[in-house]
Amino acid sequence: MTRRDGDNPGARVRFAPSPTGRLHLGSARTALFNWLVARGSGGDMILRLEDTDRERSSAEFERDIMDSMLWMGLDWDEGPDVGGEHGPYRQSERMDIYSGYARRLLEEDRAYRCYCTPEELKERKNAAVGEGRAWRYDRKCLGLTDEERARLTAEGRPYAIRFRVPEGEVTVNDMLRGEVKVNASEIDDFIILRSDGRAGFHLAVVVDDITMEVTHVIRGDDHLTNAVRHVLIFRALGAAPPMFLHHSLLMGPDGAKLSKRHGATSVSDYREMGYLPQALINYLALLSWSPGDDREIFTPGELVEEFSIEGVSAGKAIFDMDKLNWLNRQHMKMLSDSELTDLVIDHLDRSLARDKMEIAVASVRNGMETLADIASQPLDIYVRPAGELSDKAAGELVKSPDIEEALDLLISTLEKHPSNGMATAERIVDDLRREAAERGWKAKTVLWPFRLAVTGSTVGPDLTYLILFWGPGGCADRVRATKRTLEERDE
RNA sequence: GGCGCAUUCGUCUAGCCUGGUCCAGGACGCCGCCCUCUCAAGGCGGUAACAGGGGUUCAAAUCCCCUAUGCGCUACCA
Repeated sequence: MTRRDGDNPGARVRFAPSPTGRLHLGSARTALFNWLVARGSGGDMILRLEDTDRERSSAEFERDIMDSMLWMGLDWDEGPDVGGEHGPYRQSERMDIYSGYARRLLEEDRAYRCYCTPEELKERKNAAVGEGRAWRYDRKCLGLTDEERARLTAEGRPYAIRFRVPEGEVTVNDMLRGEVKVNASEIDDFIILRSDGRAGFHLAVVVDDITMEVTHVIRGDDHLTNAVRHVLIFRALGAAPPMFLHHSLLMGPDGAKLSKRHGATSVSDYREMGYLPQALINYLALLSWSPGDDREIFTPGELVEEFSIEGVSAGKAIFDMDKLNWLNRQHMKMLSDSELTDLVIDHLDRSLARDKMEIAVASVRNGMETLADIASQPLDIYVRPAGELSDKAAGELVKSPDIEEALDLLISTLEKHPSNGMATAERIVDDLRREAAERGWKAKTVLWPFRLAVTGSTVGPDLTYLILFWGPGGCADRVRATKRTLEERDE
């Protein structure tokens, strides 16, 4: 197996969501890519909460993010709950670290105090835009003299700290997109420390990535331009930038960024809708990634084994529910009857014995695309009293050709097979076909009444499962009960 | 507006780096057929794409340039 940069042994990666909402599918995809690289390289996965926006962050969302990740099997080696040597792992708890770095940049003249108020800024910006000029911070406070600065400080005016963007070209080395070059003059002097002393996003990210010894930054394409600012800070701090990988964003069917108006967007939504975590992961991985051949179905373990950064494509990724559904079905097929039963047991009739439950589940499983589909399966037939018929079933029975003889044939054939099992069940159905043929009947003449008489319903699973569930004798009894019901109706 | 990224069937993609084996392969969806006691599932087949224009070359989906379109960034949000 060849190793490439992205698969360096010991890659330290981080997933850094801000807990301002439930774990979004797009974020989950980012987390997945990070996790695959960490696990595939024997490295470390770091979970870092970017909760500097105190108003929008909440503990509830933190919980949802971690629960969702764990549900998907995306675990981490360092994080707010498990700790680690590079903590704390909540940015809100790292504020003094950031201000220390900000002060250092200030002392080294790579940053400067800015006393402009948001109102003044807005005013100047509007003026510029009004004249059709592109607005970029005008560096008003960069030109302040020491006296002016002293006066402003004496007045008690709050100040923010801005990064002084140097001149020259900046290169972001991206594993997916190659060398992205941007002229620093395109970037304005952004704020690294707010006037209330809290770090801005850019400073916090870079300081964290340095101090947490992150080797690979894998995140969404929306950060590609931000990476230019980050490289600038890395340089100013004398640190080597990590490897970057900016993957495409997850879009909705209309090509716009996947959002609430497209319907369900959070991992927990999909969990509730009955999707299997391994199917979700498989699907998310397949969006943008291909093993290079025609394989599409992967277990989480296979994904870790097969995933490689060079198999990731740079283009857009549109979420397609149809394909997710198909994959979910494929992954459900890999489950045993017993495993599947465990997953849907809450929807099953408690009066059923475990072995009966498994037969019932086995009989309807191919009608399911998600676990939630269990609710719409015709399981009621298994708890319906013998001889009870739906109106539709009764109607079908009455108009069925040679019905009397057919029902008797059913009973006699069933009773020829005292033992139970799938092989017996299949044999019984074969016998019925043969008997029907010998009488010059279509198979339907006897098989259709079989279903109707045994289940009292026109819809239900394959006949073999009915035999398996009630046994040949039990089925014969139910046919008899139906005969009685029909006779009573005649009277 | 400026800057950046992207562009192969409706969707996800293989192929592109190392031009010819590609009148472009696979999958989902869709359509049809088969199977069939119901509903499905399954099997088989079909539909459908190199964004446009210029180059380079004997030869371009593959290399270069331009245009178009989409997305992103351009906050004391992250």
